[in-house]
Amino acid sequence: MEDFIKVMKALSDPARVKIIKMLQRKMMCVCEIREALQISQPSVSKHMKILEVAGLVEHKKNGLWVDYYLADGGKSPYASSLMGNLRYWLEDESEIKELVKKLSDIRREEICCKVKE
Amino acid sequence: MEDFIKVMKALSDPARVKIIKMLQRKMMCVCEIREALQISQPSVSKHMKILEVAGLVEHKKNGLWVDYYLADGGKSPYASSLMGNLRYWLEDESEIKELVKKLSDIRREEICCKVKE
DNA sequence: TTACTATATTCCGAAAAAGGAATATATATG
DNA sequence: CATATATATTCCTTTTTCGGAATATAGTAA
Repeated sequence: MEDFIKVMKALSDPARVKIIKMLQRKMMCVCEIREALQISQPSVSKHMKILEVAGLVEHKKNGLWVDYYLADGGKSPYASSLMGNLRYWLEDESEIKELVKKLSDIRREEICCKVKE
Repeated sequence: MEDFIKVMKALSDPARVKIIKMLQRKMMCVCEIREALQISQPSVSKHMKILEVAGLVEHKKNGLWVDYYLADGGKSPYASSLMGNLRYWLEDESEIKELVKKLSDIRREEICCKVKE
């Protein structure tokens, strides 16, 4: 029950759903997600933790960056099933389509190293 | 997106998930649900409203009683899909099994009219 | 009509969630 | 070593959610 609730709660927030929809396109680091959603870095980190604990995403360290990507689903059958549905759910939402459109313009090399101006 | 979030939020609460699992067995009125979960009547009514707005349950008036039952799913594809999965998800949870076991002993005629003692 | 009962709604207070600023941590580089 | 940067964590405030008591509403019966 607890695992199920965790997955539902993780997917109860628009920002987290958007993150999932972006990760369906490509692996992303925190600063790329931050740029795409226009929210603070700590907020992104916290969202990623919630998604990871629920079994929806995983991460791999890559130098200073932390790459997040969709989990393979072995961890939670609930997560796995929802992730399957989410591959086509919400694809037609204009909000999502515009977000995805922005994705190709976001490259970490052009964003992260400029944070300090 | 909003409809999707509504379904996820509706299923993010243990009490509401339990209600769904009970309604898989039989149609229930508010006082029966109240008795099964041991929570207040207003709390049940509020949970039912959240479930109904999300497209997960429907209701029909039956005298003084209001019977709640699982929605057919035509209202929300998200609700419909989740409800399909929930027919077998959580079936093995001891918490759910015990709740279901209590169900056969709960009959509205024996409960509702005794509220006032 | 009045009285009764099942349910819904309102109105709180408590608990949880969300967001950002500040801070800590980890890794890379000189 | 010191410095810089990407991310995580802590702390605090605001917002949302949850629960129940009190109240309102709707249907039944006399």
